[in-house]
Amino acid sequence: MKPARSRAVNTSSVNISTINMGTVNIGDAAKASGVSAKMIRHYESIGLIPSAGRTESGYRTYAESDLHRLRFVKRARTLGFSIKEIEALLALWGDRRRSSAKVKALTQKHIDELEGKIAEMQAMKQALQQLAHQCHGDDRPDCPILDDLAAEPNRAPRCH
Amino acid sequence: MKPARSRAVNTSSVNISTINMGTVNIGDAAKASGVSAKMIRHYESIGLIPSAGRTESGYRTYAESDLHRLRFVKRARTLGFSIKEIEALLALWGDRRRSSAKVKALTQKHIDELEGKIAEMQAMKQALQQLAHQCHGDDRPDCPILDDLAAEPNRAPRCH
DNA sequence: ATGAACCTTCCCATGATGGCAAAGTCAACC
DNA sequence: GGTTGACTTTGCCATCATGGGAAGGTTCAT
Repeated sequence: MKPARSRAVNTSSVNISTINMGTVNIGDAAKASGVSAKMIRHYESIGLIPSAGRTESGYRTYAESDLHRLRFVKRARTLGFSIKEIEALLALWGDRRRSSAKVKALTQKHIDELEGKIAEMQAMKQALQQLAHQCHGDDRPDCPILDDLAAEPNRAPRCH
Repeated sequence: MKPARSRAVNTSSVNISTINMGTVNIGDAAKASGVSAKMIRHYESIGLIPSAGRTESGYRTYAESDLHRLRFVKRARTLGFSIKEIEALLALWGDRRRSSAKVKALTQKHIDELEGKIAEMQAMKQALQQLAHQCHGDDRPDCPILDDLAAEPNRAPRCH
């Protein structure tokens, strides 16, 4: 594709062809939202965000409302929500008749999942610390850590 | 392939062709180790475990030492070690001249990684609980959770 | 006009696991 | 001997969120 020129305007210069005031390219959208350009394209491809506008030469353009949505997604990812969950959150965000109960329930479910994972990892950490504590950590080959890994599951008590 | 018969023996019947006493098929190895047949094949394909023996008809066979190694891998996965790390642990396990210091260091590094992830998830959980607490969770559309997600990063204080 | 710094699409990789399909094998039973 | 069911084999595709890179087009400033 190589049609006429018409660039996303972020300066004060006016463009006649389209009223793309204040729209930016994907790189600036990435900087402004904290979502990488790569991921913005990805989110668009899986339908998490609507297809971006395009300049006549094919460059994606982002308006302030698009940046707002991207920031929303970024923040939700930072809080650990999955893409599926964010999809639901975005729908609720855009729904003026939503009930906050739905949002809260979704959030609580996510909190529960986090708690499950945290507990799991803490159990791992606990067991490992126990083992590391028992290990001399010197030049000798004796190693309770390897002994534990190599232990028959039945015989040796794995209950730390 | 369809050569002569010769099966992995797990009963008391004797097989003349090869001395495969006590060797089992992949399904039994899976049951005995807790590693799925699928993953056993996968571990073999990426070189984590040596290629299993084969019957004349191509079935993989596992001796007690193989099961031992599989149990080692399973236990290490349960403790959250990555495949790369388990590779190193297996090497140390098989090295009589090893120093326990290396094992301990590897373990400590893993503990540190776990701690990092746990802290990260706890921060998420904390923030989410804060927000969920502020949310009515009723039929009204007012929702501090969505408000937070939609907030401009600069203005609203994200410091919970 | 040239070059830097963008942008586009497309393909591949990660890590650990699961699923499915088509085909071959084994043991047991009638 | 034939059938049946429970195994096994390989291979390809999917997940989830992200990054890397190639090959080529665009924009803009020097």
